[in-house]
Amino acid sequence: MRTHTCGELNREKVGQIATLAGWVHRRRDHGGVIFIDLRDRYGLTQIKFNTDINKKAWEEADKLRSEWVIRVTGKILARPDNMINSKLKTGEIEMEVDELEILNKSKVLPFEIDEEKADEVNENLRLQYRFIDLRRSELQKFLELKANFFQHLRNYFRKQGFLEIQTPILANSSPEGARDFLVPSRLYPGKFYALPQAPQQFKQLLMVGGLDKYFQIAPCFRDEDPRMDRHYGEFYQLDMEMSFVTQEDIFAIMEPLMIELTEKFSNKKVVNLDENGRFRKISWKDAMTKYGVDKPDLRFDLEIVPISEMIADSGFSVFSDAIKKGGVVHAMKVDGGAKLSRKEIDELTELAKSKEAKGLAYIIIKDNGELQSPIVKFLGDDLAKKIVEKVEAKSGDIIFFGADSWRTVCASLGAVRNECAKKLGLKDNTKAAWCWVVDFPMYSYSEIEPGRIDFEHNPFSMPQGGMKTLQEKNPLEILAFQYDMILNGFEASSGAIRNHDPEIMYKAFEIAGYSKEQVDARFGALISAFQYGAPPHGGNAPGIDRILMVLCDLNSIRDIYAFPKDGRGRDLMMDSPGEIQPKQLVELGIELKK
RNA sequence: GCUCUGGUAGUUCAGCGGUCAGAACAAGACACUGUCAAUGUCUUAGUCCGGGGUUCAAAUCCCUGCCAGAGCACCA
Repeated sequence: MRTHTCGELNREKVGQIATLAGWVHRRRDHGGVIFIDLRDRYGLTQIKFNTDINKKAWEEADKLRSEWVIRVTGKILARPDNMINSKLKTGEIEMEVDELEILNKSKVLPFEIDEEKADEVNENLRLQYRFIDLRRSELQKFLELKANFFQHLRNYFRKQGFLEIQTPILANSSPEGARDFLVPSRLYPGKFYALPQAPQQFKQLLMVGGLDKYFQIAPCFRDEDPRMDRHYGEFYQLDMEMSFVTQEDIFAIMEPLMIELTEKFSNKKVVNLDENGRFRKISWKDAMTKYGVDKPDLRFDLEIVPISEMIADSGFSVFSDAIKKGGVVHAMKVDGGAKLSRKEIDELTELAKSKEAKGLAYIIIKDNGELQSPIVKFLGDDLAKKIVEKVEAKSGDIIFFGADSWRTVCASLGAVRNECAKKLGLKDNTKAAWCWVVDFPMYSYSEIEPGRIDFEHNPFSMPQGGMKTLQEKNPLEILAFQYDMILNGFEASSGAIRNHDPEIMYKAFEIAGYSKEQVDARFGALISAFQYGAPPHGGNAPGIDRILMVLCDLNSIRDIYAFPKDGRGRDLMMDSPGEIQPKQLVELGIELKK
């Protein structure tokens, strides 16, 4: 049907007869001569109709409108030297059309296909007509990049002996975690499948089955409200699991891949590796203290420093009271932060308060070295100076303080740190800072039921020290072999060395308040499997969509998908979720509440 | 469920108590033989999100509903 695409004709093809097919991108009608930019996935080619040369084709071309689909045959001509368009790959040539066939017409589009205006057009309108929006080269290029990205992942793991194995989509409801998507069973009325939130249990069962190196580009389903970095309903994880490994073995597999992906698929430079070229490893506790979050953005410094000891018996009751109540005082120096306006400091204070801090004390070091602060008069000059020395602040800096329980101080200063970096332009998009956060606590106090001990992260993780620790240590002090992979302040992946021992499993759940019977009921297959020779194993599951979004600096997670859901979980193009036939409900034994 | 912001032509927006609601782009017509976001002239295009209220007068102010975006709760 066509001999070439619209992106490949060049000076070398001059004189040849070619056939192209595509969409009328733009039309420039000069009366006796009409130029049309013909567009397909590969580019634009200028085609020309001249009334003197081919009257019939020119008359046909006069009718063409935007987005009509046509096929043209003609001779490739070199453009005159002064008519070369250096913006186009095909800008040195044009086609003199002999024959024009209109393959299909188009209505006037509901919005313009224009790269520069694309971000301005209402996203819902673009989603409703996604098939038109997909004609934009930016989206097409991105889908191509994603296809290459997936291929790279597959090649990498296959080369290292991993098997790509599909786990069920129709699975079981899992009682923990996010809301499930349920699928009613026709054969067993009243019973339901659930779409998997992650293939967690299946991949562990693969390990028990002896498939010691598994990976999958796994669809995961969670019924939780979307966020800017969280697509509604379905998303993809690069799920992987290995047997007979330590945490370090997993890191050694993942790190080179992430560095390759960064170099190959983004314009970012990998920064902040350690002296051996490996990702830095930061314990959860250090990350919380120094950066105020469990997913630190290491593109910039801004470290938070504990100063509880030096401040314990200061005259400033806000600080000393916090410590008396078992809390802490932390300080954060912000280089060049003295230029923050009064209004910006007020905004940061509000931000800190939103994380339950009672306020946000600060000291500004003015250009002449003088300290400007509402709290210096309470601290006394000597102590204030000691603090300035301790955090190594200099003229032009500002120091912020948090005084409260450890968790509150971490959360509030962490939010302030992040916002300061934004305001001071420290979030450099040409950098990719990867790291691991390790040694997550196994348990914490439940946020729903005060006083109750619950799993902090993942109940399937192996507690560090095994059974002995579970029996002897304060649960709140037990660490897990649990690690998150972080990229520029985003949680790129979560993983763990798993608990593969049924006895340790029962014990771990017992501490969180689950009886043996409850564990059997909820994780029956897994716990049963562990009694038949389960190998030690571990893995992780990077969120592919989120990594691509960060690597490619996309504004929205929706740009990753060919057919995304909107901000309310709907597909505006297909109009889903939709109504179903009453007959279907009858078959399923379901009656809708009126 | 909560907080903030918004809803005016096909699209993106301006107008923020006072004549018939405007611009740009898109669309249509005409002109034009070298443009490449062609150009020039003309034309078409509106339930100012719905409902209620205040006022001599409401797109504009107030109340209410609906819709959307961002954030939060949520996401083992």
